[in-house]
Amino acid sequence: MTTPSNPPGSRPSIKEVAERAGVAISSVSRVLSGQKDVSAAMRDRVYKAVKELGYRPNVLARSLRSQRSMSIGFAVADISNPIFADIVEGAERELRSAGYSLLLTNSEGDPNLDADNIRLLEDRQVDGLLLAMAVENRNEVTEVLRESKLPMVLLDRDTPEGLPALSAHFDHKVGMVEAVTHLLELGHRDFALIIGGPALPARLRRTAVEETLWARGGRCITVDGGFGVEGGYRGAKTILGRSPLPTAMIAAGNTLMAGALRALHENGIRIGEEMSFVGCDNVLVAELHDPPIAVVQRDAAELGERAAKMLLAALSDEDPRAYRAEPTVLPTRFMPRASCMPPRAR
Amino acid sequence: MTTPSNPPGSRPSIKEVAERAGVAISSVSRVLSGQKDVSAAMRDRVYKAVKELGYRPNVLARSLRSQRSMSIGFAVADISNPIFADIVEGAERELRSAGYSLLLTNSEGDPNLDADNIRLLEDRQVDGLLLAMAVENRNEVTEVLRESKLPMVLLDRDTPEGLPALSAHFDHKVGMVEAVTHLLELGHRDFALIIGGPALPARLRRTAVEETLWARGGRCITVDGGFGVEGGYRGAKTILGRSPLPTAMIAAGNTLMAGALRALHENGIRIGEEMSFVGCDNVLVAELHDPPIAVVQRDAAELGERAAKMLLAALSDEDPRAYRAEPTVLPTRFMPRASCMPPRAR
DNA sequence: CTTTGTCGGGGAAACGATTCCTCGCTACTC
DNA sequence: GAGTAGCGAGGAATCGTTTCCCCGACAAAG
Repeated sequence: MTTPSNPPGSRPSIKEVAERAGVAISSVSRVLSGQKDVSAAMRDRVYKAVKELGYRPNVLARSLRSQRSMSIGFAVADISNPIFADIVEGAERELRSAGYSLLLTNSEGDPNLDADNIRLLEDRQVDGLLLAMAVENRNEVTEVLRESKLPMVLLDRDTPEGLPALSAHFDHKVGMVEAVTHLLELGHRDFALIIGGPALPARLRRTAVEETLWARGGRCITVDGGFGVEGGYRGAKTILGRSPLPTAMIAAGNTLMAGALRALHENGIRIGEEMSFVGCDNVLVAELHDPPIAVVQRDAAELGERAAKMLLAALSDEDPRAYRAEPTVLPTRFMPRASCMPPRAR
Repeated sequence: MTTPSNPPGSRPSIKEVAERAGVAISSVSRVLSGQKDVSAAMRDRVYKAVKELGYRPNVLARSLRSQRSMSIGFAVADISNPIFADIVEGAERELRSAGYSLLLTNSEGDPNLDADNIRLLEDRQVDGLLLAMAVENRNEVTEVLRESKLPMVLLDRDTPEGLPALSAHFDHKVGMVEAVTHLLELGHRDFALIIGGPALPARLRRTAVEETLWARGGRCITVDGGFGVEGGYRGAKTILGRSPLPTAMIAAGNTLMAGALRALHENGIRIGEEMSFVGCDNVLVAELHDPPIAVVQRDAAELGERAAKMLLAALSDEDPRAYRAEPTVLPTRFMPRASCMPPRAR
């Protein structure tokens, strides 16, 4: 009789394991949580019963009692950004190897949903938060986070005043400076920069471009057309309405890049020849473009992994919210490609 | 004194709400679950206390007792496929509006991880499963699913023999037939088809292409280079090694398309002129390509939404696993673009 | 006036684990 | 040989809910 006896339909509980092994419930628990102070005989009997019944502990009950769910909440604003998949993979791999699993939520860019999602994760008793979303100084998201006692890591975003959150982000400046320098050396002086919103990456990229040009004698018009592919399209269209046209265009984000490319195509601009172009992130769109698009690239999986590591460190700490670490900063790198050529090369 | 009294650091529990409202715990529960048989006075007192304490129920405890977690597990093999983000958005939207939330896992294409992830979701007591992964007749994933008593929906995958799972998938045939017909009308007779693996979409696409050509007098070499961008690259390279070259190439998947395009670029093939090309899914890579790539497209968000709907219907059923519905089948559509031209148009 | 039925609400037993407390037993030390 | 330390194991409280059962009060019916 290897069939579970008591409740026919459902999964066996620790109680049935205990009965079958002829020991106390508490002993089963002790064996399974790998504590010392259990005899070899006990251990064997319990494992045998576990195997025979196919017992698997109920995570909910365990979490309820122990106040640790061994799960991490990852709240994302825009799951359709391709960079995001890499971040998640990196984070998930790291967390899994530490025995944690990931609960993922997506808000489609709606801050109210972001706040709801964070609450939802808290209600599910996650042990920590990874956050890839807009966290401004005065919005509902920040309020929710302030009330939270969970350790959290902000990914590539600003840390609002006084919010005890860890931070992992890229040094968007270095790659962008390389890109601008490259364009300057090719002979460009008239630049256009497309950014989207006031978030950390946009800001870092903007100051990198503008300060470099300021120091080295270039001109730059900066356009904020809003987020995403649409924002990039609008931004590029605005720039293309100007006369004379700049000779180099930089899109400060991979979705902005996609939208800008759409606008350039629509206007029949020959990239490289009529206008040099630099985008962000080594996504397929950039690589397969004709000509290939020069980009400022970064290792997103690494960011996810490092963020997860920081969170795990905070979790192992006595008082997680007291844990303060320096922000993790990862480099970015410019990758020149045929989309950058000397101006008026035609 | 609006501060929670009993345990200083942690969240207030239903017990404290009951104390503050001066009622029994069970009454609070009744009010909060919106049952009848509660007086208006009772209701007001409870809501007042809830608001004052900022009480939010503990989802774990609720699930433990009620045996329903109000969450759905979504196990995905490859989160980096761009089509996937759309599916998730569709499903999440639908589930959220029904009060369910989503637990997402990713396996990076590793079937063992898939099996682990499904077990993990079960251990977290999800109420149902959405599955976007390889579920073959004889692998560990299928074993795990067979043992499961949860209602489940397979997305765009075959249902293994005797597995009581619901199914939602695309009619990949219709779009593919349109594409082949279009190419035939342009004058193409020599086709190459790149597929990846034996899964449902690949198989439907393959038979659609081959049967159409068979009936209308075209030739086709089919190459399976494996999954993903790499698979597409290998497949295309194999085809490009042949002589004479086919005049039309079809990539049966969006990642296969990306890899094939990379190979074509590398070999300096002028798409449209030297070789016509059809890909899958209206992703940015296809749209922004020069020339734009004709694709067989589909509404992935709709698939997610419909799959979620099926699952919700099964959940509301008496005996979920007894619930049998016809598979949901969504259409695909061919979108002609400049990557398709008459052969030897040069 | 008593009986019966309904409605609102309290008490307590689950749910499935962890964890603290206790206790018997063996073995060691003086 | 008695006291004590330590180990292994059982019992029971607990985590925060839901839900079943029951009871008191009040109204309607006899």
